[in-house]
Amino acid sequence: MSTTKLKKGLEPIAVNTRADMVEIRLREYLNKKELKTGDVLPTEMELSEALGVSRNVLREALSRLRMLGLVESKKKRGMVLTNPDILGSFERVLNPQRMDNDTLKNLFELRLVLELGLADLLFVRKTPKDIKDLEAIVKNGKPEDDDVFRVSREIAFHGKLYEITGNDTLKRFQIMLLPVFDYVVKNENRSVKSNVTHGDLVRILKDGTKEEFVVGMREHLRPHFELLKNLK
Amino acid sequence: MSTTKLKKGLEPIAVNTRADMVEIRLREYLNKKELKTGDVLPTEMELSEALGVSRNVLREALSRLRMLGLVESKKKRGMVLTNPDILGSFERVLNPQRMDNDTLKNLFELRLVLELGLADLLFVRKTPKDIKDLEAIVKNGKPEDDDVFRVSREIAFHGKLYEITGNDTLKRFQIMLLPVFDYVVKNENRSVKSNVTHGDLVRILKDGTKEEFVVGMREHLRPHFELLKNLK
DNA sequence: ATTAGTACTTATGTACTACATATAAAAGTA
DNA sequence: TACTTTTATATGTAGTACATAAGTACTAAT
Repeated sequence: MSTTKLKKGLEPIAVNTRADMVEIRLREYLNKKELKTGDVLPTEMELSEALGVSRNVLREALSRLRMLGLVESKKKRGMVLTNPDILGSFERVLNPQRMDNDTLKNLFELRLVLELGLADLLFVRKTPKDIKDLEAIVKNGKPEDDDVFRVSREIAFHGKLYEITGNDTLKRFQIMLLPVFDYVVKNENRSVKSNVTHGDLVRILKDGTKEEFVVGMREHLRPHFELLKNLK
Repeated sequence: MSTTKLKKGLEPIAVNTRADMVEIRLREYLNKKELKTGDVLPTEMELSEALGVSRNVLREALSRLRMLGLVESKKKRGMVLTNPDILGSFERVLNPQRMDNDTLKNLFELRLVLELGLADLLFVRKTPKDIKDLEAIVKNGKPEDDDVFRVSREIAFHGKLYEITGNDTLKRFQIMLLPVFDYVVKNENRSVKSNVTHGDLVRILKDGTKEEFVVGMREHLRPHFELLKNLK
């Protein structure tokens, strides 16, 4: 009898390499409260000796931390603790082609959730200029636009919304999610049409209320939510 | 005359190390459409020769990709293309102590946006058992609870909300944001009290509408939004 | 013939050495 | 004191050597 069935669900024990362990130890070390941005760390030789590994292994671990932006290293000076760019590593990994369907769906959904949650920030932060910008984006579009144009207008409009929030992290985050969105929407069922256009949303943002905006946005995004159902 | 003034705003040219460049080249290579998960990559020797760098440098770059979960490497077999864990790298970097105030504020805000946007998913996905779970969490709490207890109840309640969405990515994301939230809330002005309790939210979720829920959640989160204003 | 066991091969993992390179810090100079 | 030169040092890169695990092929046994 084959034992394959018994093996199901039994992952092989993850044998961590030294680089993995050193990375963990270093991260723990860097997270110490006493340390602050700009502090100089021990040299590679000192660290590798302290940890009992070759400089080689240590450098592999350091290379990871450098990529994450946790440390920078200057010649002669040594290594310095830095503020990481929290979205940088995210960016490196966000390739829709490499994602399983569940993750893809989850991220798509995440963006919809964000969009619905924006209302409050928008109404607090919007300025007359923002409204004008949005109106310009909307006016540019004509019904006879082809797909490429339609998509770029879509991106411009929603991108501008995130910009209004004044939250750079949020905006960068949504930009990173665009490929995911794009990837999913390609299979979209065009027959499902929303009754709320970008123009309608701008009007609500200008003269309406938060509550109306949420309802409008929900309706505007309905085709996407429909798409989500089909993905399940 | 000193030249420091002239140098202001002139960042030093980022001299990328070979490991940096190899990392980029490898990522480009891995993102090729033809490649699919499970494909075996060339050996380290082949890659280092093809790129014209030492195996050492190549391994530093590979070490980064391994950390990101883009590749795995097995002895003898070689390296294999894998599906990255998109949030894994995020986790490594999310230490509130190392964030500048703006980022901190942005992430705090991001979570509030998420929370407000949850309503739709919640009303689509909620089950009677979910409601019961929430009620249990609420019932456990007593007004005389100390801070630690209050916080853990807070986490349990909002965590459960994310769980109801059935979106694992979303849930993990919010868990990762907890330290940020915690860090910021410590300075919170307790005098600002919300009129909507967890209990109220559960009741709305059970018998109310999406719209009511959003309004309720907004009021529930009001102390946090107030806090945000003070941070600016 | 299938299975079990063995030796062999190979790609990754780790260590060590050597030298290039940039640069902070010290020493020297006007 | 201000400027230049030298020196020392930490990182960056290359190369060699060997350990270790794991496919592969071959052999022996039931």
